[in-house]
Amino acid sequence: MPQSHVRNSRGEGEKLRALIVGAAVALVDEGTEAAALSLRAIARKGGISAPSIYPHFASLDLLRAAVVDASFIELQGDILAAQRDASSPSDALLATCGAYFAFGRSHVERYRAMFSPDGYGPESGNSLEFLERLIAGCVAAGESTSSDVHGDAFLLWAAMHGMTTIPRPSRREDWRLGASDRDALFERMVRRLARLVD
Amino acid sequence: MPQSHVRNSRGEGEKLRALIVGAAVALVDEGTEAAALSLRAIARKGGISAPSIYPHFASLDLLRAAVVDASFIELQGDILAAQRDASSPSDALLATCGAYFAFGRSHVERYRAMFSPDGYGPESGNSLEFLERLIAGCVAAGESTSSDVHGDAFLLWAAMHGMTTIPRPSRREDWRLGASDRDALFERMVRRLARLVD
DNA sequence: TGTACATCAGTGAACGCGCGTTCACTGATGTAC
DNA sequence: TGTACATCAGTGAACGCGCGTTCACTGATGTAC
Repeated sequence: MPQSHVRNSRGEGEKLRALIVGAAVALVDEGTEAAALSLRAIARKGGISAPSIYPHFASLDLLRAAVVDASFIELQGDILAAQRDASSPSDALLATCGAYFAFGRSHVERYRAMFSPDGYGPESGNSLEFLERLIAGCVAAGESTSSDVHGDAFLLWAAMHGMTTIPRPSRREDWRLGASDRDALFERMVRRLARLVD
Repeated sequence: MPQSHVRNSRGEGEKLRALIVGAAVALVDEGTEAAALSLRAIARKGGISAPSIYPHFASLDLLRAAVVDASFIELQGDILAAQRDASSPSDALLATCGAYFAFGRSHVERYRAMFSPDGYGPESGNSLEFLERLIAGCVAAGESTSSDVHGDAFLLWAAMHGMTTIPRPSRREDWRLGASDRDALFERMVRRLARLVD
């Protein structure tokens, strides 16, 4: 949407808010660092004028926060969808972690914005408790031998975060792991840190 | 060094190069994101004029690269120092990982710059082979049961990266892990992913 | 031993740019009488 | 049913700022004669 914008009807001014967030999300997904987002670039992307953002977001930071919030909601949706088909507690854990990993890998800059010290969303504390409950479920079902669910949940989250954000080691040919290798390694890591049996 | 700079003597112009890199490193260690570094801010920090940077760095990107290079050298020094006292292969591995973690935790923004997709230093491929050799040493000494040293080295590196960069989950009181907890968890993670015995 | 000169190590002023933000405005549309 | 008016949904021009970069310069110092 590079050019000009058809004015919304009376009472539909809130639609512009969604358009603005969408334009910002699109910019970040195209590679713009969240810290480098500018009002003017977002306005250009959305086909609107820069000042028209102000009625909806009093500052650029609030707009950035809206991008992060929308992304947490999207991630949560992905995770819930992935869990639907799970047939056991360990299946549910693996599906959750896989969805988390896939989200981060397909939305690199947005993921970074969500989990950077600045753009920290309200959901991330919950994510940890979420993981903890999943591992506890595995333990209860005899599918995990974890003796410190609390600590292991943190370990698992931190390790997933690393796997998600680490750039591929591109310098040496033999370290070019294919996407499937990476997925297999990721599952191995989850199993080992959550102490899944098998 | 906020104010003006005493001119170097003839033949000592190269000293300014070190001063510039030092000023840039100081800014990043004070919290400036590497992407947000500016020539003028670096010049102010170094007490010099902005144009005087050009004879030493043709562009801001080359200066950023110099910051990353200097940081990799510093990290390597820390790691070598930590390894000196190691009395066994697994000790060496733990010391190496501990030094890596400590460096990243004390120089948050610099670590991010070193391992972000952009500011990728020449040493990071080596780091991986380095880890691989350490784990292989543990296997040879019967201190690790790893059956895929290559993959486990990657897992370990990725997980360490996550542990190093993840913001603390500050929202819920019960997730406020103290520094010592975090160190203990970190060692647990290394032991588990490198399949150390004991 | 003097002195003219080249070179070195920088500086200060100025340029054009994109930015956040403010301000006065425009034109369509629903509403009161 | 008409019409004046308030409100809504934005726009365009302008401001001051910090930035990267260029340019002509300055003043100290080593060197050739």
